[in-house]
Amino acid sequence: MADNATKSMDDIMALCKRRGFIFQASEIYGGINGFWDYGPLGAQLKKNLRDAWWTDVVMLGAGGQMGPDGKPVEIVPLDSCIIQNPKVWEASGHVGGFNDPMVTDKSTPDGRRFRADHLQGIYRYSDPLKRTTDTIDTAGGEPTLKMHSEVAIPNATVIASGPDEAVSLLESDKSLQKIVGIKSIGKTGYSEGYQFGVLVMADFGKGPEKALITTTNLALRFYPDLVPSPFTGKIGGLSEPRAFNLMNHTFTGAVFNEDNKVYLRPETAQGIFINFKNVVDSTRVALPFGIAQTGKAFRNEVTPRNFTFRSREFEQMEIEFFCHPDDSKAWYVFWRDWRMAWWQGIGLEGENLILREHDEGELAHYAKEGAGTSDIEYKFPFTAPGYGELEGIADRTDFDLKQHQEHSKKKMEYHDKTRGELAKNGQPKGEWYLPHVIEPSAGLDRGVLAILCEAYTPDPDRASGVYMKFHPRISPIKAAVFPLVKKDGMPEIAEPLFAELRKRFGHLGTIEYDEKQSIGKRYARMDEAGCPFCFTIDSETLTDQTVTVRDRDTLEQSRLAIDQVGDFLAGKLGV
RNA sequence: GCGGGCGUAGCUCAAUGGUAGAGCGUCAGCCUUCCAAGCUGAAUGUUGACGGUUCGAGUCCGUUCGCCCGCUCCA
Repeated sequence: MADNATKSMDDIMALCKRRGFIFQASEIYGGINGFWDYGPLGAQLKKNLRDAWWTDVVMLGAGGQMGPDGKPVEIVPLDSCIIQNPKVWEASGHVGGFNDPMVTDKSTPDGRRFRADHLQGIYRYSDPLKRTTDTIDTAGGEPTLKMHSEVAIPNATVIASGPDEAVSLLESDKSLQKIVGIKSIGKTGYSEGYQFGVLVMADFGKGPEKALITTTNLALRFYPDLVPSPFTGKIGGLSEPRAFNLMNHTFTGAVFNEDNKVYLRPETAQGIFINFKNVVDSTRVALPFGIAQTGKAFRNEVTPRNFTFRSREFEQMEIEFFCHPDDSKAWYVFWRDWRMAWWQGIGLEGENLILREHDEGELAHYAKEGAGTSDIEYKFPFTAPGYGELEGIADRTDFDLKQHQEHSKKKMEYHDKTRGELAKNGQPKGEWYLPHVIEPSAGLDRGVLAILCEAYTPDPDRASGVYMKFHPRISPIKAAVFPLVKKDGMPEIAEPLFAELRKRFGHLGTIEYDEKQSIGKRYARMDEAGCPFCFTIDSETLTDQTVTVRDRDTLEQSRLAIDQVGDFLAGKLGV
């Protein structure tokens, strides 16, 4: 397996366009940032990957293996709408959470930006710099003015998701200490009742002194020009926090007004949660079970980048697996390990794929402390030597069902008839509870991109200079049939073979037929398209009814009876 | 949004302010007996768009659109 760090993303993108895998959306109008169209080969490749997921996840139930409870895994499908009632996104936290206010730092040469709520301030006790201001309290609904609140201005700042992370960053990074202007730092053993901050002993140059590390929300909001930059330490470069709406919206109905504003879903997951009761009531499913769906989702990414990796329109393949809270750990481990094995099984078996358990501190808003979260990550050429996420497996606990229960006022609890005290007749009385959810959430476009990158194999020894080493199950073209030359009765034998293969395997992918130009040129084209097998009718076929099988990866040629070609291909495709 | 780079044929690139070209690819015909062979021919451009300077603009100036890279992000 070639190291992806040596592969050129530009070359891969060029091949994708040249061979019809992926095109820039709206290309004839100059394109549109963050949107990509799939060409003939790409669309088939994407469908094959989606179908493989659907077959293995839904129809076979986690590939047909037993779950941690020793029973077959039950998954039912769903297809929910892209547009839902806007209240769905209020309940899920997306309307709030996806409007992250950002701050631009003009003291950096490139005008760096960061999330306002990720700026941690370091406040010296000996040197309190406070400004009096009026703040607006909107907590009670009607805005009320709170007079003369004091806003503390931090002496230094650092970017971290919380005070604890800020401390560990500062402890370990000497260059960061220099920017911030601290010679040493260490946590103190006591808290003095600060809930949202961490007390430290920090040396600003006059020996260790007491300081507090906490968020800078108010200071940034009212006095951004007094807050030191986390990148340069300079004062005066920070902008006010500004909201960037990461959800796309449109309007339903004939009138375009605020009342008719609706959102394009930023994830498919919520469509599953809001249909949880419907599925339970209409389908004879019992916990533990999962609901799965694939579909488009939309995010107004600030800067789409890296080909299709971060797009504004993308497709997800998500499972929400519901189980009893006591069983969530076991199911989390089960899904995490099986999903990793699945990606390996469709062609990402090399070292470019890793399973990474999240550190504490980078948990998503829905994931609880201590609950499992991990990523299946792929080393893309543009992330190498780092990795980019393909799929996230998260224990979402009962967060989502609870949110929807609160916002919708509809009971989301599940009645588990296998639990509870025993009644007089010896049967359990049943137990009501909110299930916990394990979510394996994969990016289909990212999967396609990873497969493209993995398959891309430069080979200076062959005519095309490169070939696409797709797993036969995923490959958009399954086989090609060639008459060696367009005469001597070879086309007359090749055409029926082509028809036979197409009838038998056409539902899985393309079967090619080509009799034009030299055989070498046809092989070279199939290499770039990633066709795993070529069957060539030659002069020997005329006498002994065997054909040449040309293997894409090994370039080996072997002979096979023409009436065995179908079974040979079936074996290779695993069908 | 800020900063930087770039827009000529499907691709890679030429063209001193003076008739828009080449190679590759694609297609057709001939030929070809296993890895982009050869021969003959064909199609393909409002030089991203709009405006200005000029006798004349792919080239100079302005505006605009789009793409790429960095910051941000996490399917």
